[in-house]
Amino acid sequence: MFKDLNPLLHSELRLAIMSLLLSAEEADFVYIKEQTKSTAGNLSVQLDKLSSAGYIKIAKGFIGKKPNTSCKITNAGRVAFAEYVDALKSYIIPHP
Amino acid sequence: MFKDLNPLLHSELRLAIMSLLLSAEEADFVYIKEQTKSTAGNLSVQLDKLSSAGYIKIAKGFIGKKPNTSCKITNAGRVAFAEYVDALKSYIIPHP
DNA sequence: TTATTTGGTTTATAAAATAAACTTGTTTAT
DNA sequence: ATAAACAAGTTTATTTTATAAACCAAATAA
Repeated sequence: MFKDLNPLLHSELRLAIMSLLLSAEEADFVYIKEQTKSTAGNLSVQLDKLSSAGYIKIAKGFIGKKPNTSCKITNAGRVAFAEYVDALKSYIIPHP
Repeated sequence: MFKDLNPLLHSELRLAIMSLLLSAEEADFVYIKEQTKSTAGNLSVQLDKLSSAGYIKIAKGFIGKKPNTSCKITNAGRVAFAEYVDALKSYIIPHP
């Protein structure tokens, strides 16, 4: 009746990050922080979790002299997101 | 860009309870427990939270000699659910 | 009559989310 | 040149949640 909701994606901030990366294909820390209106600490933690799960790939480098953290969604991330959305439907679509 | 997700509804079990009550209009503890595959303790706690928020109304009585806890969604609950679903769309619908 | 089951509630534990504090290095102003 | 402020994060601590384990009262079964 109700499909399990992947707990890694069932989090407001992580879901927003994934949603952003799905559309943007690539985004850096500062941009994600702005778009999601999150704090740096929270964002740092949640990006790590998504990265550890293999849902995103994080590349650290510099732009000029400033450190830059760039994120990309992986294929596994895309699949997990699609599955999550599918599972959500079992909750939000009326059961006749 | 991303709408806030009502934290009271952004919980797997509470969402399932609300989803059930939206379709069923009324359901008792045992039925909800079965359909959601939840434990009694967890269900008890989450029903209390939904009730405290005014999203459901709990009526305790007896059926024969057995205690019975019956739940109904309130209008506030219906509204909150609809808003939650609307907010969700800001995460799962692609942003062009 | 003493288990066992039913229908829960309460309390304790584990996990998560979030915020506050800190680090490292870079500008900017003095 | 030096100090103050800022940028980009990370780490640690705190609060909140979710979940499970333990418990309770009443009814039924053995």
